[in-house]
Amino acid sequence: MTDAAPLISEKDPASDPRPDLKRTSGIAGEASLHGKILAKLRDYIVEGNLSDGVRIPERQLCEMFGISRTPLREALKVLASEGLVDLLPNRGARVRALSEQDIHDLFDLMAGLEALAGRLACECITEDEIADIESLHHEMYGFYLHRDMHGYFDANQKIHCKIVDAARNGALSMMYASHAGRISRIRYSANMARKRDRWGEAMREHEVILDALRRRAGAELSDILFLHLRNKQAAAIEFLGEPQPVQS
Amino acid sequence: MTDAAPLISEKDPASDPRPDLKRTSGIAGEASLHGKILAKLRDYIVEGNLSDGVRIPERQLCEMFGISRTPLREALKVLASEGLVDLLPNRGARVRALSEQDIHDLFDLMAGLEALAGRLACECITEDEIADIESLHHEMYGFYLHRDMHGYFDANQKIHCKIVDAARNGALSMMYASHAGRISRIRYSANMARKRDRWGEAMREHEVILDALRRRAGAELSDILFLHLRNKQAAAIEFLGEPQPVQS
DNA sequence: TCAGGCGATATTGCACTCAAAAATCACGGT
DNA sequence: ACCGTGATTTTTGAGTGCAATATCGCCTGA
Repeated sequence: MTDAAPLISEKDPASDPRPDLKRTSGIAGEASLHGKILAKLRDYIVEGNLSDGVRIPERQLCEMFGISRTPLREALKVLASEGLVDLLPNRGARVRALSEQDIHDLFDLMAGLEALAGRLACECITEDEIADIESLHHEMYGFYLHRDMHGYFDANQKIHCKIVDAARNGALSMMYASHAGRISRIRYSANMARKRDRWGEAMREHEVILDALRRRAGAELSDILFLHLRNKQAAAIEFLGEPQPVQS
Repeated sequence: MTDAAPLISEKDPASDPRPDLKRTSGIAGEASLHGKILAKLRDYIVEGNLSDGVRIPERQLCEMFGISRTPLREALKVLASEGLVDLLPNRGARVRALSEQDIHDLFDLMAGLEALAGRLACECITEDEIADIESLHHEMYGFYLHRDMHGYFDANQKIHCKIVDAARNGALSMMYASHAGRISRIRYSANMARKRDRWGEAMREHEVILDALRRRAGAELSDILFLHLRNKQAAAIEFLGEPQPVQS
């Protein structure tokens, strides 16, 4: 077992000295210890370093992060409220195992959020923002042609994020971000589904999305985005059903 | 420690003002102390017992609930992640003041969630569930005719909850519940807007909603529900703009 | 008189500690 | 040999204490 715990980076010099009464996106976790732990632990779980359903002794996590149990427990409570871990009374925390149903639900929810984002974005998006998205779209098309999966995925994510940003809705952005992290791993694999033509389909869908966005056709864009995510969902679930190399 | 702390009522079977919104699973807060505090504090804030932006000393809350700071702080962290309070580093917790923009955003988000619920519900709702909703609809119409605001609001909430339930999406239900609590106070006032005909409008919209639901017209229902909530939003914001009795 | 620095006080953040519950293990009975 | 019961150990839940930081009032000087 590791004795020292230099996992905590000590100080952020740019840690927002006086964030007046500004909306600090909910929890003010950027500076305090429990906030850093929260972020670390969330990443740790999202990245899949802890197997599903396995019990996580607090002591072990404490040593791992080099802190005492108090801030860790606070972070765990938050993660539980976010749905990343299950907290059983007197029986500790386990990373929540995502059933196929859960994944299905989460994708549907993301589809709904993106549909909403599209609808709202149409109401207030600027020409510049559209131009931004168009440029990302072409970039993504380039990655598609070169079969650069990573670049494609990255550009794709950026486009969807831009649409959410364009909706100018803080509550939506926050919720979208929190759930995007949760399923990003799975979402990535959607494009790797055995049926390779899914990639081409996605590109075509993006063309339609862009078109609807240009025309500010809110309801229409909403529908398209929903179906786009639904197709991603189908591909992801299909991929998860396939036998894949087990990790570690 | 304090000898008597009767502020915590151990078990109130009938103290749940929102019976159908109770599916806040994820955190196992029903049994442990911090869970009870979390629920109590959330209700306390949602009910508006603490003025916006006012600093809440932990000590005071501890005495109020008769507990020590540790579980209280855990509850505060969760509430912060839910967006009900702001947690400023070393400067304590304040109940988050909802700006008009925030309210606007939250209503839009709820509109998106309900739109999603409608769309999903159309895919899998049973005849029985539709019959349920129809019966609630008629009940609500009765309240409308008798100008029974409270009954109307209650039936209205139940209908929307039933639609969300019919979507059979746990993640959606959870998120809907958590945000419904946050804006329920404001949502209630939407029907009290000076323009009294809003009530009649809402009834007519509900007719259309029911019709689309019967036909399982997902995309259509999605649109209608979105606009329905948008109208509620407009009424609520309008009402909030009117002079109202200042709280305490 | 007002601005700015300084100290006292209060409050927060985190670690530590203790009690209670669960999990594990051992032992004895059938 | 297997299962049930009880003791031990481990782990969680919660209270308390201490250091660090912010808040507030006071004092000094221009």
